[in-house]
This record gives sequence, C-alpha cells and structure tokens, in this order.
Amino acid sequence: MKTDERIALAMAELLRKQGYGATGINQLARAAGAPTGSIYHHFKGGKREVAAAALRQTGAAYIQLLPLLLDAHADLAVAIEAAFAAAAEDMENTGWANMCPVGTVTAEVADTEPTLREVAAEVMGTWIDEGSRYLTTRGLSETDSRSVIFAILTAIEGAFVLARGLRSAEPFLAAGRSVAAYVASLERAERAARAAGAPGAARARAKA
Amino acid sequence: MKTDERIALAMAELLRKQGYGATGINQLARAAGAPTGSIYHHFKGGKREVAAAALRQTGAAYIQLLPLLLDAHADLAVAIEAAFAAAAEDMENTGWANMCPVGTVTAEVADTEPTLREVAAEVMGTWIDEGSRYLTTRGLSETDSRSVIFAILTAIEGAFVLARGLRSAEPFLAAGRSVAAYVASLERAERAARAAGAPGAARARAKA
DNA sequence: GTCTATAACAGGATAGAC
DNA sequence: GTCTATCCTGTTATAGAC
Repeated sequence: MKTDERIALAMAELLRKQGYGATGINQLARAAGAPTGSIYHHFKGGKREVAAAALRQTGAAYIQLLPLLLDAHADLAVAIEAAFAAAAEDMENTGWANMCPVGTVTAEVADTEPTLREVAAEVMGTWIDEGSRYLTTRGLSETDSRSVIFAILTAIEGAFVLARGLRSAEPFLAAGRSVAAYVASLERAERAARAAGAPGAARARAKA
Repeated sequence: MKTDERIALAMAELLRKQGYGATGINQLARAAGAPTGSIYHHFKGGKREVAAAALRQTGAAYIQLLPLLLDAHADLAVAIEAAFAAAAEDMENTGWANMCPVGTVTAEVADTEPTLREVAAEVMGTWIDEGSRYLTTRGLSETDSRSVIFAILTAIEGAFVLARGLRSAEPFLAAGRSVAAYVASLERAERAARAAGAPGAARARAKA
C-alpha cells in the first residue's frame, strides 16, 4: 500500500475513535508507520488535508455498504431493521468505538474548520444521492426515497452517539425499529394509492 | 449570577459550538468574563470538571423541553413532528450552531475522556427515564415508551449532525416525519389490541 | 475570592541532510 | 521520497500578589 494511502487510512481510524482535535500529527505518524515529514510531503495542507482525504475515502466506502446490507432481505423494512442490528453488533464487538468519522468530525469542527465542514457536506450529499437512488430501486417513490434516506442517516448517526455514550446496543435496535416502521407505513400508503387511484401516481400522502 | 455558574454556562455555549478539544481555558475565561485563575479556584479539576458541570447543567435543561414542546398538541405523532420542525427553525436561526453539547462531546471524547463519557451516559440516562415516563402519560405502553424515547433521541442527535454539516433543515424535517410515523403505527397497534383482545393488555406486537 | 505572570509542556509545522 | 532535529506558538495549570 502506498504511503499516502496508509496515512489517510490511519487518519480515518484515529478520527473515528478520537475525533479531530485529539488526533495529533505525531500520533498519526506513528500509526501510519511514517515519519512526521512524510505527512507534509504527501499532504501539503497538513493535518487538515489528511483529514479531508480520510473523510472522502471512508465516506465513499460507507455508502457502498447500504445496498450490500439491504439487498439481503426482500422486505425493505425487515432489511433495514436487520442492518441496524448488524451495526449494533459490529459496534459492540469493537468496544463501542465510533464507526463513522464523518459524523464525529462534523459535530466537532463544523464551526471551526470551514473546509472540513464542506468536505463533510460533500460526502453526506453523495450518501443522500446514492442512497435515495438505491431506495427507488426497492420500490419507493422519489420523494419517499429522499425522506427515507434522511431518516436512515439521521437515525444511524444519532445511534452512534447514544450507543457510544451509553455503551449499549439499545439505541441501534430502537432506531432500527423506528425507521423500519416508517418505511412499512410508506409502503402501505403507496400500495393503497396504487390499488385505489390512478396507476403510476402516488397522490395520496401517508397520513395514517 | 455567581461566577461558577457563569463559567459553566460559558463552557456549555462553547462546547456546543466548538466541541471539547477546540475550547481552551483562556477562551473560556474570556467568554465567562473571569480570569484564568478563577476557573481553577472554582473547579479544581480544571477544564474537565468545568465540562462535566456544563453537560449536567444543559442536560437537565434540555429534557424539560420535551413535555413543554409535546404538550402543545393532543395528537402525539403530530406533536413530535412539530417539535422537530421547531428545532430545525431554532437551529437555522442560530446559524446551524449545534444545540446539544452532550451529543457533540460524547462523539468527540467517548474514548479519550472516561469521566466525561460517564457524565454523558448519566445525562442520557435521565433523558431516557424522564422521557419515557412522560410518554407513558401520553398513552404509550412502557415498552413502547422506551422504544420511542430512544427513537426520538437518536433522530434528534443524528439530525443535529446532518443539519450542521449540510446547513439544511431537511434532516430535521425528515427525521420528524419518520419518528411521527413510527409513533402513529404503535398507537394504531395498541388501539387494535385493546379493541380485539383482553382489556389492559397490549399483547399483540406491532408487525404491520 | 480575584486577578497576573509565568512555569512546564505539547501541538503543528518546517528545514534540510540523506 | 524518507527521515531527524528544531522552531514557534499554543496549551493547561500554578504560584502568589492583592
């Protein structure tokens, strides 16, 4: 593996465990098995630029998990609940280390590091775009898909925070149940609209 | 206002905007209108102890908002969706500054500051206890109440992160819709169980 | 209790030999 | 491209006058 890739990867690992402020250049150098100077050789912008690369890299990797996890079940609601349970298990197995550097860093430096905030926004944007595109392939309308991907992302990021603080899987399990129920209610509404009304139109909004 | 209260309050304000690592003692002293030495006079434990006090203080204040906001509507699902919309508006008006130091600090230092993590867990614990107790007064069963308060808290904390990164109210609005739909589906299930089965028992679980 | 000055140290970043 | 030594600025924390 190339040196710059090793550095960015090590940064991602440190970011998700410690956040941006607590991660030092020397610690990063040790973790990446490279001397301090090499970091500045590969990343002229220093710590900030390494962090940006790490966010982009892990952001791209994470969104690929969505179809991978959700394709496992034919019923979308069931698939979502299972995915949250899987995330909970993963997190418990890693000692409640956070699994999403993007969320951690965003919360931490959104008001103090403008460029990192922009990188985070860019990453989140791709999550929303690719995620909602996937959800339409699972039968949701476009507006519902956008709503649901936001529901999933907010629930996951929030579950990370609660689970990390409480050292408990319960936030993930509850959040998964909640989002799954939301999706089930949307599917019910869309089915009802298709059965009752004009074909190809989802005019009746989910109210009950 | 007493000096130590001013210091803790200023710390809470800085924590929610900047996080723990980026907040320095000198900056805190300036913000609180007190010299550096006074901080150590009132908080022997230094920065860490001030942060702990700030988390406890704001944590207690925040959970009081829940009944205040949700009592506004007779329909619980409607109340929840409205509360998320209100939070979105508040956040937009403050320039997307985070509104929850507990979440920010937890994500940031859960693995590096054990005592602060414990304080955060304690605060979240009171949120869950008091929140679920309130929800039972709104007619939810005890197990459903616990599920719903987790759903609300994870959705809110996650929405903070996404909204802060994207500088958009959409995460809050979508998260609110999702949790509201979840609550509506639970209420529907409990009503059906009461109508069909034994009185006072919610044996039928929400499946559809 | 309030404030100032400073100690003791760690941080990010750089220069320049190899 | 790799590594070492070092600069400079910031930090937390303290000592001690008022």
